[in-house]
Amino acid sequence: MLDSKYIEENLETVVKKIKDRGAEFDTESFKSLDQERKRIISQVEKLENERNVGSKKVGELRRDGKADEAGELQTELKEKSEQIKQLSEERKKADEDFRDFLLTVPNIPHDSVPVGDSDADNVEVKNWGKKREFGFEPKDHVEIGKALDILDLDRAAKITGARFALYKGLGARLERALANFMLDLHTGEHGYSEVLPPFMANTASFIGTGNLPKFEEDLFKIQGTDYYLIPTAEVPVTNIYRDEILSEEDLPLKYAAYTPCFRSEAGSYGKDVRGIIRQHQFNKVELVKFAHPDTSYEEHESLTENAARVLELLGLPYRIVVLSTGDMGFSSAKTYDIEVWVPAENTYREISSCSNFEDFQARRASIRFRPKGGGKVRLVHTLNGSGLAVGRCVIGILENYQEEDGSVRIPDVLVPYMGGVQEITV
RNA sequence: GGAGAGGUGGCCGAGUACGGUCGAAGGCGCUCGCCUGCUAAGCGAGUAAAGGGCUUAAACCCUUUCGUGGGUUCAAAUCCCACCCUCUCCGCCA
Repeated sequence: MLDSKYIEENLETVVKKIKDRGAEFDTESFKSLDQERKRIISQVEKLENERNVGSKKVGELRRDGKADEAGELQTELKEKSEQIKQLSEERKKADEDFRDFLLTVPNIPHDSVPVGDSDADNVEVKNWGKKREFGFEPKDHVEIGKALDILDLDRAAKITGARFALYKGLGARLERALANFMLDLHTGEHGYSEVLPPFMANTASFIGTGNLPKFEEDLFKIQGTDYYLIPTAEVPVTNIYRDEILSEEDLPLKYAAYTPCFRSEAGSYGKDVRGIIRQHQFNKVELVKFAHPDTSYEEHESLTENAARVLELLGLPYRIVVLSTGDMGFSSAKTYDIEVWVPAENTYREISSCSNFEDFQARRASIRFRPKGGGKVRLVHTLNGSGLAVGRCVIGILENYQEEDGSVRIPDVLVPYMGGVQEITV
């Protein structure tokens, strides 16, 4: 959520920046909702003040034994109270309308973000690793997984439905090994604290991160409750500090969480239907930071590096792109996507999305800190990124490390996590 | 699921029997000053947030907020109702 005062004072910038994102900022609605709200507020508050002054007087009169006068005044105030009650309803409505409006306005892109319409305008900022020259036609992860009997999508479909996976044997082990490896790396070398949050969160939490009210169709809701399955650990972890005031010296706070993620993938019918690229349920290690506003962009760079480090240690070629204004997520001010090389598709595939939300989420979730020398509390900046999506890492390993005989070599760093297994063979 | 206790400021914690003088004692923490060879201790002062008005800005004024939402009342932290959460005991359970 943007600061309404900031919008008011920088209307032109806001309109332009939102337009860069391919959305539209409705200036007229903003102005009329804001004015209507302010008009009612001053009206109500004037009446409330009169009532409060009067009530105090009643108390004094009664104490002085002037019951008659007090009674008269009470009758008068009763009427005023009725008015207040009515106007308060209007005020509530006006406040809600205004907030609802603000909640649907996306974040403003950072100045360093390339302006563009779509992913075609994203800009590559880094390219790492050497793509392997296969002396044979590389198979895709579905074929490899099936041949090695480590991935069974048909039976997963029987158990649940499309877009679910059943990992078996060393496949299941590989998933677990990757998760453990990533967590150890981020907690041991990158300074993140491990957390294991709930896999469901309530409406307030989802509003805090910006997933609600706009994107409910992307979520799985638990019937009969106020809970949704999390589509990413970003939701529960960012909300750890919702409605709290932190100390400046505690910043930045860095968390790593390994959780399953659940996404309805509404609107992606027919897209990425093959394999485990796009699933209703997948596992992910998520990195989340609560940063000081002055240093959040440095934290953004280091978070992205921390995530990319996983791929470097795994020896998987990747590139990093800055998302253009037209391709960014709703809450983000700047996003880097890390994309892993997928040989069978002869393309790069997103494996991590690292964003700085600045104070957009913090304002919604009311996450603040108290400056060291005293003074007004300020909103923190929140950041997060996958570090990494485990299932897509499996794809990367299976496809990049496959041999002509159908076996798959295990990257050295994972071997200890695989109980010494160095390759998966038929 | 059953019975009971409780949710108050950055934190701890009084206040709720008799509604008004309670944005709320006291303590801790923090900030500033004094004091001390340094540190600690001590002394003094200050220290909630959000919104609105006014303003270049600040000061200032007003409103709201004592788990959440309703209700009673001229007036609610305090009375009534519903819900949420925490703790203790019982039952059930991985």
